[in-house]
Amino acid sequence: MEYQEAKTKFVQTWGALGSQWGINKTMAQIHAFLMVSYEPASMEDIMDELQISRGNASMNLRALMDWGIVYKEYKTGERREFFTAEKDLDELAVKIARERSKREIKPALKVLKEVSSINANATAAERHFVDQTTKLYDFVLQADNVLDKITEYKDNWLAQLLVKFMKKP
Amino acid sequence: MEYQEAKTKFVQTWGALGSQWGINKTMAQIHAFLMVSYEPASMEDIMDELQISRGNASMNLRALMDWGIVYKEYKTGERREFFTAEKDLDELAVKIARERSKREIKPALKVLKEVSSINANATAAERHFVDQTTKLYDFVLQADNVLDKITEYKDNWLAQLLVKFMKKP
DNA sequence: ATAAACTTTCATTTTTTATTGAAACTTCAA
DNA sequence: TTGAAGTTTCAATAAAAAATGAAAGTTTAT
Repeated sequence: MEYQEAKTKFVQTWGALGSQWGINKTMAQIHAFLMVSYEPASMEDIMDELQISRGNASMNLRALMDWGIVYKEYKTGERREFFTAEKDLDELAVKIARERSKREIKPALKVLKEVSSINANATAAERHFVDQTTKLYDFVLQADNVLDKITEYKDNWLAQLLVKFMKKP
Repeated sequence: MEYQEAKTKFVQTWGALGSQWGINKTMAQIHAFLMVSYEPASMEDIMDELQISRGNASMNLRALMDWGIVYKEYKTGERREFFTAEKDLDELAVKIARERSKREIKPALKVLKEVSSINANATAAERHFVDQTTKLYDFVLQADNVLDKITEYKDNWLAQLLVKFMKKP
């Protein structure tokens, strides 16, 4: 396999992985492309490489910048905007974790709290509902706290975590 | 809010959360419904509660059983099949982690290994590609190993993890 | 062996999500 | 201030994913 083929394969695979985890395929592909681009890429570059429209490129670049994992760059003497991806993987993971927590987990927690706080213990079914949703709330809250902790460590949290887990408790 | 309303809200929220993470909405809803059901539910129960067709219910129950997080039950003297969800949250997390690793991460790792192993270091761009994909391979491999470790601990891995993270390194 | 009770399958339809592309907008240089 | 070079927006369209429902398939009791 030579370079171009490998690059395409990588971009496609990263796109597929993204969409399995609820991230728009093109968004993941653009990110993949920028991750392995040696130099900042223009919108044209991206459109050409991924065979997508200008609108699509624009919207997904905007989304990636909202996530804080792609940056705009300006080259002196160039009118066009260029883009680069966050290439530090720890930093990348932290930012993704932070955004998903904010956008998805926090709102879900709010609802879990609400529904687990209802006043209903007349029947066994009602008690079971409150019990289960309370447990779920605690669990998700704890998982979310772990994400928060991860964002505090930043550098090499994953390696640290692995080491800690390797040690028998 | 009373019981029925809370139950519906919970099921809807869990469904939405699922689809944001790449899990079919109905699949997540069925799981949510079974999680808070005090008694095993029949396919009819599920169809009624979620207002879905028989085919949809059948296919998603099958998928949930493939994931190992929903079980069939038989009641003596009853012809129909009944279903229950895995209710232990640690066990649930372990099974989801295991399946996603097997289905999505392992195949992605294989591709990452392939593309990072190409013989291409003629240009700076090529060297950058190999370097980045190699780093990504290592990172994803390590993350996947953490998932594996989690599945070994089973009981309360999350609480343990939180404790370990709370301690300054 | 039959048929009622129930489940599964899958071609078709519906719904949801993503993409396009052209018009509107912005910025900069002359 | 004009227009060229570039970017963004969003209504319309296309693509992908999910849901339906009826026919085929199973299972069990008689």
